[in-house]
Amino acid sequence: MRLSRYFLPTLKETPSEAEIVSHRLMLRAGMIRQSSAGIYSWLPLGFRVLSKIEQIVREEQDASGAQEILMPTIQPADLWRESGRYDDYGKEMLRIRDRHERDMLYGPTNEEQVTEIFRAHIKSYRDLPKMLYHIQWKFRDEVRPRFGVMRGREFLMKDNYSFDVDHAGAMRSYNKMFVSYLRTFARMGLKAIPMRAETGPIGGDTSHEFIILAETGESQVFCHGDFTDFDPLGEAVDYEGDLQPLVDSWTQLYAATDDQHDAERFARDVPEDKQVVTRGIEVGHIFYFADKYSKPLDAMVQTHDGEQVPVLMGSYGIGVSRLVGAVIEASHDEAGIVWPEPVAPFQVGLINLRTGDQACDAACEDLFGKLRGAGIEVLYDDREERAGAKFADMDLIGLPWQLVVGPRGLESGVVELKQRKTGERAELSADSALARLAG
RNA sequence: CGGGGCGUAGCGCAGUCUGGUAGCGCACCUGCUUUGGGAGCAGGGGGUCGGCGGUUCGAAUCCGUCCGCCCCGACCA
Repeated sequence: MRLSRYFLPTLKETPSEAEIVSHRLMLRAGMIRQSSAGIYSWLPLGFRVLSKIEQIVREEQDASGAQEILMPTIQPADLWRESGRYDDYGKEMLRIRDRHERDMLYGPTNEEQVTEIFRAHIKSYRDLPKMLYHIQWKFRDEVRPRFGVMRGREFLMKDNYSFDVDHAGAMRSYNKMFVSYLRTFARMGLKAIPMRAETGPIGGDTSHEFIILAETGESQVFCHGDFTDFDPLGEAVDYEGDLQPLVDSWTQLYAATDDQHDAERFARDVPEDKQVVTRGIEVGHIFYFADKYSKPLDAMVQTHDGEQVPVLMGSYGIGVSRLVGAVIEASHDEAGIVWPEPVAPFQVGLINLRTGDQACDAACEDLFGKLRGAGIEVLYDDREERAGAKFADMDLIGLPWQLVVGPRGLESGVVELKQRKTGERAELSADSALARLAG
């Protein structure tokens, strides 16, 4: 992509409404545009990141054996009357009436909808287990939306629903998601720690929140320092095998958000030099709630013994749009965003320091073509801007690599390769720069 | 939902108290000079001053009302 043609409205000044760093940087980097409180348009750069994150989530869901579907954003109220949540959910649920005066709602979540799909088609334990997920926009009419996409009213969420005939099977499904989440967040360059959690309006008795450690996070968290050494991507996972030991290894050490925090236990169970007190962002939440929805919605399956039992369910959410903000909270510096490679909107920013100079233009065009030919996503800054402005913009949008081409270097046959994260620079020939980036 | 604040150009703001032809910086357009970390000069474009109503010869400014947005707290992927 040529920057001269790209829609990238970066800002030098910070819009006054933005309080936290990810919100400021997303606005300054031209990633989003606010439509109304808690509702945003995603501009090209932001949309690329959102799509990358969505794709990682999708791949890890698929790997765990879940199947992707797509349910509507608008749901009939009657379904929610069946579960009893139409009245319970309160003002957070956006209620709509269609032209026939039928009560509808913009879905804040999809337990009812997916249970209705399940009950219509699945009647036997032989068809279980099943995990169905979708990645769809949700709307929750929060009292106070804030922090940009970190707590919007409209947000993109991955929600998965598991269906099992017995408790042991349901725990296997729960564990699959538990492990899948660890891998999902790790692939984005995030250290997410599972913490025991309250179940809230979803209900149920088994639940974990996945919390990213970030200085600028929303809530205070307490955990054992050894979590930082854990590597969820260290070995391949067999989702059909026994995941319990792996789950146990992640749940034995102390980890709690402030509302679940037990200061005495923390002091007793965690050695002082291992006590980590920092802030965190909730990016995922998994629940096991058994027959809370299947019972009222009459989603029954027949067991091996011919008995009719309500199917046992869990639900598993990842805040996809929130993750964009969360990654920035976890990875930025004074100059701007520092994207982890897997979620970066482009891998390389190619900077032409002297657009209009024949040698620079030719060298850049050559590199641009070769990089794209090698399948590398590259944003080529071919604008008629001064070097300083180009450096500043490139640092702001945080692409992992900057390939800098200027007249001075070309004279001695070199270009400069800079790593955004470390600031490390290397002068090398165009060919070895290419080799380095393609490798 | 309680408390506070703010709506003036794409962004950041002044002007409001004390009514009198709507301003500044950045961004944008044109030209020239510049060119390795957000250039300089000259010229230029862009505003129903959040909406509606009122007071007044005259309202961004005073009064009323509605709307929107942000921040702090209680709640949430």
